[in-house]
Order: sequence, then C-alpha cells, then structure tokens
Amino acid sequence: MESSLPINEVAKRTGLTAYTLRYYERIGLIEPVARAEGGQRRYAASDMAWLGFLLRLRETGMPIHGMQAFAKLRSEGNATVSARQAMLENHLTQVMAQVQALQQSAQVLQAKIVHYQQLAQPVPAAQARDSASQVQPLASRKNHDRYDSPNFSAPQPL
Amino acid sequence: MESSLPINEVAKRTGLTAYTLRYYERIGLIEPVARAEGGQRRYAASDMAWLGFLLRLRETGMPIHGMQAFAKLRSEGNATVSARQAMLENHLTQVMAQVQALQQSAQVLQAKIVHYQQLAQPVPAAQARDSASQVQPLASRKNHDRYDSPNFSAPQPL
DNA sequence: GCTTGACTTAGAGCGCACTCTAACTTTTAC
DNA sequence: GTAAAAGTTAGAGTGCGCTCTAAGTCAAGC
Repeated sequence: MESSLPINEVAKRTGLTAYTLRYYERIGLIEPVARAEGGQRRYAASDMAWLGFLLRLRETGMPIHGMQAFAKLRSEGNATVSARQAMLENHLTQVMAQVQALQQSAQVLQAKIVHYQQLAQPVPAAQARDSASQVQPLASRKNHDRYDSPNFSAPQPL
Repeated sequence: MESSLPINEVAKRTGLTAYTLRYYERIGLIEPVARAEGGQRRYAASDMAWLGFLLRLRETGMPIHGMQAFAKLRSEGNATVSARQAMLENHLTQVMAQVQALQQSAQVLQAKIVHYQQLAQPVPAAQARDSASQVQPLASRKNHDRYDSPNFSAPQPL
C-alpha cells in the first residue's frame, strides 16, 4: 500500500490532468494536500479516496458548486453529517430520475433504429404484392423520415 | 391538430427559449422553418417532431456537432439512412454505458447515505456493551468520514 | 556543475451551449 | 392611429469546467 503519490501519478490513476487536480485544490474541492520538502504535492490514500468520491459526484452530474458545498460541510466535521446525508439523498433522487429519462430516450432511439432497419429492407415480405420485389429500391418513395408524436403536452419541465 | 405554431408557442411546448430555437436554426440543427407574411417563423408539425427527436439526442448527451452531423445526413435524404442508423446504434451503445455507469455511482451514493445513517444512530444496538447508551454523542470520536477503496486500478478510461 | 524534465504559482484563454443586446419591423389591442 | 407586445437580424456576452501559459524553482541523471 504505497501512500503519498506525486501529482502525475494521481493524474494517471484518476484520469484527471495535473491541471485539474491543482484546480480542484484551488477552488476548495480538495483540502490543501501534503507537500514534500521541495513543495511538491504528495497525495495520501485518504486524498485518493475523497477524490474517488468526488468523481462519483461529478459523474452523476453534480455541478462544481454542489461539490464545493459538500466539501465545505465535510471540512466542518461531524456536526454536518445529517446535512451531508440530506444533500446526497437529494442528489440520488435526481440521479435516479436522470437514469429513467435516459432509459426512455434510449427506447426512442431504439425504435428509430428499428425504423431504419425496416426502411433498408426491400419490402415487408408478407405484404409484398403490388410492388416488384426488386433488390434495393434506390430513392424509392421520396420518403424523408417521419418523427411521430413527441409528447409536447407538458412544457417539458422536469 | 393545429399546425404552424409561432416561436413562442414552440418555446413553451419544448421548454427551449425562443433564443435557442433561432440558434438551432442558425447552426443547422433545424432546416429553415416556414414564415408568415411578416417574416415570422411558423413551425409545422414535422418541425415539432424533428425537434422532439433532437431533444432526445441532446438529453442522451449527444454534443451539438453530433446532432449537426445527423441533421446534415437527414437533409441528404434516403441515401444516408444506413449512415444514420450506424450513428444511432453507436450513440445508443454509449447511452447504455452511461446508464450503467450512473447506476454504479448511484450504488456508491446509496452506500454513503447508509453509512451516514449508521453514524447518526447512537450505537449499533446489538454490540452496545462498553459505551454508555447516551443520546446523541456530540463530537464523539473525531470521526471524519472515511472514503474507502475507489477502484483506481485502471486509469479510468472512457 | 549542468542539463533535462517535472513541479510550483497566478492568471489568461478556450470550447461548449446557450443567452442576451441593439436596432429595427410587424402584429395586436384599444 | 397609437402604443405595447412580440417578432426579426447579426453579433456580443456569459457561465461552466477545465486547460494552458509564463516565469520561476526543484530533482535526478551524467
């Protein structure tokens, strides 16, 4: 278990750049990290763990000012545990909504793909009566796409 | 079925602003929409349908230049159907990966929340032996959070 | 000792996706 | 007719999240 990594090693492991790591420290997402004699940063295991959690927050779409708020609470110690819990519960709710929305949209994309597959097939097979079963009807009908009924009933609030 | 809506009505229905609608037209996401005598935009049902699809692409994280590419293919007619299909299949794959990643992160958040709940509870109940069962151990142990083992084995690609 | 490369800082710059301004025209209500 | 509201354009401005520059210091290899 090697502790206290230099910034470039942390960059490699997290996928962030050294620029971004310093930036996160500047804006208070990470507490000032320990330094070697020359002044170079040395990241401890606890820094890495916190970073990992931050990246989870980021991945789930929490904006930086949200992460800053969370980091501030954390720096204030145990008294803020319930506030942090509330923040996370709140955020988790949004994440779950986001997942739902994504899945719905994925269905729409899937349907579109199927539609394209049907366009590419020469003829629906069962009803191949009046049109000659030629291969590849190049520019058959001037069939642009159709994009049916998006539900714009509500002003799409979220 | 009312067709040909003015821009503000479209804004209301889509949740976009009129600014954004004009912007999308300028950058080629929407083909030049029909105009009334005075030059004002009138959105047809087909425009609305396409807009709805665009918003699906946006919601699933497709960047604007991707949507522009798709729009361009669409404007080129039936010859590009298979290219569009490929684009969507590609995108759908990414969306599904995104959903997976979100769900994993959601689990981590959930675990953290549970951890906070346990911190808030006075004592684990079954093992309440040596410590007095006082209510609310204010600043009990100097227990900062712990953030265990983020898997930084791989350089977090993607 | 000297060079090469990695590190430090403060602050400027960038790409994305809008968002707004300014100046003007058109439409709608009275 | 007149006033207010809503539309038009080209182009400037904004907020976010980095990303890089410049000028300098430090560390490691020869």
